[in-house]
Amino acid sequence: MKVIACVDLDYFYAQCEEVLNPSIKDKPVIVCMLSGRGEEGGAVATCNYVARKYGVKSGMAIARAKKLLKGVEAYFIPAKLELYDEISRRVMEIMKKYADSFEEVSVDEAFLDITKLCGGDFELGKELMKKMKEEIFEKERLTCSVGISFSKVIAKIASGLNKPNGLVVVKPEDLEKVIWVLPVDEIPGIGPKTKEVLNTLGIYTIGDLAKANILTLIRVFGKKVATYLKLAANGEDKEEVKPAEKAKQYSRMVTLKENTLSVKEILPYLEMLCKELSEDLKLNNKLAKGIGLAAILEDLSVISKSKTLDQPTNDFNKIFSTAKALLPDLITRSRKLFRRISVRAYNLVDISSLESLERFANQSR
DNA sequence: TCGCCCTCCTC
DNA sequence: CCATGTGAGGGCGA
Repeated sequence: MKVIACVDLDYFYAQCEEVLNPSIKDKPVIVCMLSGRGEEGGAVATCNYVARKYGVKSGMAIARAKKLLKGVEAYFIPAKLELYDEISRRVMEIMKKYADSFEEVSVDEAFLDITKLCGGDFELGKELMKKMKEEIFEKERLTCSVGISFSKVIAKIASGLNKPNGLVVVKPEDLEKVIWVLPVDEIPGIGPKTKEVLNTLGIYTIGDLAKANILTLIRVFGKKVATYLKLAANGEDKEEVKPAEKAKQYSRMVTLKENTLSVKEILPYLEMLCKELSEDLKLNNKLAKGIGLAAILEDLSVISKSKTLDQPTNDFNKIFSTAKALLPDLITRSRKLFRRISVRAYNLVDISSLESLERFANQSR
């Protein structure tokens, strides 16, 4: 049986800020993504547990967080994404030493297959992860929450059971007692919509889901999702811990200074996004065969339009002219003003593989 | 297969 | 009366 750990750095951005300035630790710390709309336009990226006591949450409008913290000494800090990336990179290097195989999921989360390192013994696995937590804290002053179990999905759920600074082991014999009692939306991939549908089927806990009729699930969710749900609830996902695959798309998004439907006002934003996207592609040695444009409207609904190109490209002018050509149709279709706009590059191909193809073509001539 | 929409994922 | 930014993946109609 495998032994897999899921490691989640606690309230990551905000904890980085605490490390940077330990004197703020006992006060609410809120890391903000600013939109440029006025002083407080934007959302909460994450916040420390002191702020959470006041009801502040990820995704919340900054203005609302400020209301909740009125009269309280609190620290609202604009996100320093490059700094968090750098800290994350260093922590990941430490974690790798404690794993047979390693999978970085995001800036603050990773899976570790530790089966061989602990000889398949959950208790030894726990000791190993305890050591790793200590080293991360010694070197970076950061805490994390770790879940250990026999599959990725259960390790992930376990990591959330004792936050922050937790270390939870779920052995196979603990599955029913510890996991099946939890609500279904503790399973990654089950959000508000899926939970609502499951509830109408009388399925409330992960245990309910584990025992649910697979044919009913297939009828409601389709085969792919139904199979995942059923396996996940039983902790039987066969997912390997392996290096993350390369991105399949890149996108850039911006909030407009003011809601508008005017091409003239939108174009400068579009140009900037296409410029950034072109840079992203070049940095990663990629060409895109597809370019997409999406508008987020006043009511936060989304409309989009995309186009497949004849030739894959990373050229700014080509990307910009394609995006520009998609814009009028979006504007015509929209009955509401645009609030945000995004450009996406997809159907990516490696430049290196393309070059070897060209060499091959040239040689054969 | 393409294009569009929906759902979810965190921070 | 306010709601960021990035990316994955599925369903579905044409």
